[in-house]
Amino acid sequence: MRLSLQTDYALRTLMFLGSHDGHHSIAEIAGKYRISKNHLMKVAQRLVAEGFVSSLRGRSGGLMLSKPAAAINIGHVVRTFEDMGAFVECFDAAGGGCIVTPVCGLRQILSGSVEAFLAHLDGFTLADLVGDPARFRSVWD
Amino acid sequence: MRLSLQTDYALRTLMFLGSHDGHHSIAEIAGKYRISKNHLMKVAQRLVAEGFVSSLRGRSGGLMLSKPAAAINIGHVVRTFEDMGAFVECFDAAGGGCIVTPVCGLRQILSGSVEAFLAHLDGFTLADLVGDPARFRSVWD
DNA sequence: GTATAAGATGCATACAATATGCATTGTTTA
DNA sequence: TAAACAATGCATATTGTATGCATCTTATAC
Repeated sequence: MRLSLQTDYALRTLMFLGSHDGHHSIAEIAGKYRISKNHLMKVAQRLVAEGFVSSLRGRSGGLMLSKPAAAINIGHVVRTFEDMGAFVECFDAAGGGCIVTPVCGLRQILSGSVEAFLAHLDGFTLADLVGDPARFRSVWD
Repeated sequence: MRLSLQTDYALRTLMFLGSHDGHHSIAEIAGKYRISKNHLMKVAQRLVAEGFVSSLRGRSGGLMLSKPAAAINIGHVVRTFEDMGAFVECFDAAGGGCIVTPVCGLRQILSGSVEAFLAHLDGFTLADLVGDPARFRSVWD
């Protein structure tokens, strides 16, 4: 069981933007974390589509948070990037192909577990991840 | 984020054994769920190694639970089959390669979430998954 | 007004984890 | 002693994810 790299990169991007004012290009952020720029571009687009981040095209463009860090909920971010509806076969709307689905208690119990996982994340915002912005930025000095 | 098929198969095997007395071969269980016998063999070996199930070789051999269903904890099974230590890069003992790890609140928060996930499962046993054994068995009638 | 720096998008490829298959060996009992 | 089973190791297929590349659109600096 793993968090996808996309979710990881999304959170890293938000933390970068949460600790740096103004616009910052995808290339810059990818360079700072030494991760793939191409991959980060797609993550950035989802962040924009979901309203976490706003982007500016053109020279001197880039990304910035579209709302305060304290208003970005971590549970919301993870729900956006992780497909929890496919956590196990029987979560599928059609019930999947497992023959015992109708009599099996697993679906409900796992569903409760996934909810507990997300509910915990719902208790935190981007501001909690970043802490003091100056201190966060300092790792690049 | 997905539960691995191995964990899924492990739980299905335990539920089958929890609702059927005596020994049952891997081939029979694989047939009942219409899943790969080869795959199930490896899952079965881990179930045996971990002490959930005992196996008997030879003619009229097979698998059976090594303890009552009510004594098999679901959290324990999931911990055995899922590698939670690799949930995200920074869970790695060495901290992984992410440059912000020392100042980033993510590790602790995700760690709490994973704990919440498992703690919920710790509240259930195989007996909860199976319910009434006769009813559970009935899907194959 | 044109060159440049940026994001947006779609397609192709590489990689790794997982799942599956196959062949062989060891073990028990009918 | 042959058949039915588990144990083990190795090979292959499949899939999801990650990565790369090419092209298009947009904005701004000069």
